[in-house]
Amino acid sequence: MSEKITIYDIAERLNITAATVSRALNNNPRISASTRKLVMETAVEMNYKPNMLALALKSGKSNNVGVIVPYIDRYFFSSIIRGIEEELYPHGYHVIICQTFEIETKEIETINTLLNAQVDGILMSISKATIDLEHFKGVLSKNVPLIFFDRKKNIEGVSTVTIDDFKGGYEATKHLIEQGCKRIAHLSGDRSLEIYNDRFEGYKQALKESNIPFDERYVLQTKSDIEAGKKAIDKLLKLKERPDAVFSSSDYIALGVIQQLKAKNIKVPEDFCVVGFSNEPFTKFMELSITSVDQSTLEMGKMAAKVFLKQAGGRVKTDQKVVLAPKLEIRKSSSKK
Amino acid sequence: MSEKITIYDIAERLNITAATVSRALNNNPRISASTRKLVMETAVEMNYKPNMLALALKSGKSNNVGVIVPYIDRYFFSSIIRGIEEELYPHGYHVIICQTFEIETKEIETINTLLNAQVDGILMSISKATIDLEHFKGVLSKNVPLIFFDRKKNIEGVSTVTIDDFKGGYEATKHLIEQGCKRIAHLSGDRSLEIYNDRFEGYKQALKESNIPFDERYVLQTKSDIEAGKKAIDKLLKLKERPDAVFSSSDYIALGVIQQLKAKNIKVPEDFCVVGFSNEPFTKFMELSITSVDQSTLEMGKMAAKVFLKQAGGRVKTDQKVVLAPKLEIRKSSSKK
DNA sequence: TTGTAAGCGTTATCAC
DNA sequence: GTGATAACGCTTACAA
Repeated sequence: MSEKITIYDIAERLNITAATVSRALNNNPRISASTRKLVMETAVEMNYKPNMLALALKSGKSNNVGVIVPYIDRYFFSSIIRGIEEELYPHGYHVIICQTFEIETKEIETINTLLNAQVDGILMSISKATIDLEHFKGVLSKNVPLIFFDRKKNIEGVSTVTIDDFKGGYEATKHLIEQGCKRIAHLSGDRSLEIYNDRFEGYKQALKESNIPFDERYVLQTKSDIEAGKKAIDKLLKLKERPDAVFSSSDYIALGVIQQLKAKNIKVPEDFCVVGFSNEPFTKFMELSITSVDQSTLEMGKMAAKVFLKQAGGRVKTDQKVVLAPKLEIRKSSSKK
Repeated sequence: MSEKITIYDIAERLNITAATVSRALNNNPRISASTRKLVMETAVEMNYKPNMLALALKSGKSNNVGVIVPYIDRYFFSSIIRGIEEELYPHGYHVIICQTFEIETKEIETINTLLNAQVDGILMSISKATIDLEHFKGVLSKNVPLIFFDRKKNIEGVSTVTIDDFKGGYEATKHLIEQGCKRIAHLSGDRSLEIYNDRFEGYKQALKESNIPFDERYVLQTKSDIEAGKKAIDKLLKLKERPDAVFSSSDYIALGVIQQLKAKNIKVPEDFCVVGFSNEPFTKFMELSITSVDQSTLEMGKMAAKVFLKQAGGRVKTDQKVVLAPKLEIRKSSSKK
């Protein structure tokens, strides 16, 4: 039932004013050592805790940052958030999480309520459905640091922390070529998202360097789930010149592909190699573990947080573009020898 | 660069006072329709957004709730958080997430900073390491609703949302008995946590009902990861009377068990059945899919949020204890026929 | 070194 | 129906 005690309560007890208490508590230089000591002790004794809301109103800083992701229960996102939280907590920031469910209107609305709540920054991965970019301008015009992680759109003033998706696609494809695969298909999400397009470009580059002709029929854009993977591989297998490998921009697609291949008695990796993307936990648990491109999500989260801290600290005025290196985790689904 | 505009700006523009603007905006009955209309329109035109921090300071309500979990990147927790967020967002609450990493001091500290931040409630799963319960009293004494999900300690005034762990353990074990298993081992986490103890009690009850003698050598307490599972099964296999099944209180332990059994050429499920707990996503993706007890995490999160809303709305004064039903998902690792 | 008073953006309690 | 004014808890010129 403990009543909230304020600096006024301390002041009253000591027969001084709240201002003095405030100064003592904040280590203001011009205050006598004796009163400071007295105030400090009394504060502890009375179990004083500063009201952060009052502080926030006064300073305009809420010490909260908003983190927006499509779904929080996807490992990819939750591990990034873990990184953000780990990095920001020691600096006194709290992390507010919001989900867009890949809906643009939800994204816009969420950004607005976060802005109303006076967050000190917004770290987010934009929704797949987002086309209009006006709402981001709104954030910038309020001088609230805006940082995109993973899914990026090029907007002046917005910092980004991404992995080198081109390189990820390139290395995955090159690996398949090295395994002796000749007709490598590529399954990607909607390529209007930069990440998917970059992986696609990396894929093409790898083919080109090895003088393997690019064949459009081997490239499909689909949803990023198991069912979509199954459907896609069905389609590919109907081609007269069947592919002998798939580089997928999603681990779920890769899993669907593998399950379907198994159902059709096509041996992985002997007759068909598969590489996914994201290094979701399940890829390494599978009996037939799945080769995948790791996106170092924890680090991505920490880096996004660091970028925010720099901007919030005013140490940097311009936006920053951080690109992390992807790491190919080679596992059974693509290891022939 | 847009300056923040307040009700004073609107008032000035319309030559009325801020109080009137406030009333108009809040649909206060005693205000003329005309001024209300005027104020509303001007607010939109000037793009007025209320400052939630000011509101929060005034009302003492931050419209934030704190959610504390050991790790946010475990699917079990992230999906609960998803449920909480989905339920609370429409009610205007934001979700602040914090991690304890299973460290008691971190838990205490986190609760305190959350309390300082004036959260309107705390929803949490307590750390495994937590022994002392004093910090929870602190929350209650401030009249901040406190809700435990999954991991519970019995504290007066604290609401809990859990699944019926006893029933989960009971059904898992009964299922194994029905599969013809005779010597069922049980691997659990530290049973000083109620959830683990309840599952253990359910296990014993199922054995008892089927007149299978309880054998202490078949019960081990371990960490909840793959390596621990491997070690545990190694130990069990050294017994003269080897078990022919394992009910594990963790999917990761179950996975370790299965991997090790495979390494030793013991066939699952033909010669050895395995059941896990939590229904982690990977359990159904495996080629040898794992039978597991689903804890309906999304629902658990939503329910925790609902309990909070009831308490926050003052509709309920006493604590609530909600128990959800577990659901056994039978898969290959335990399906003999 | 300390006290006084204004202000952060609202809402609520009086008056008129 | 609308206007003053105080209050939420804190910081910070400006005085003293």
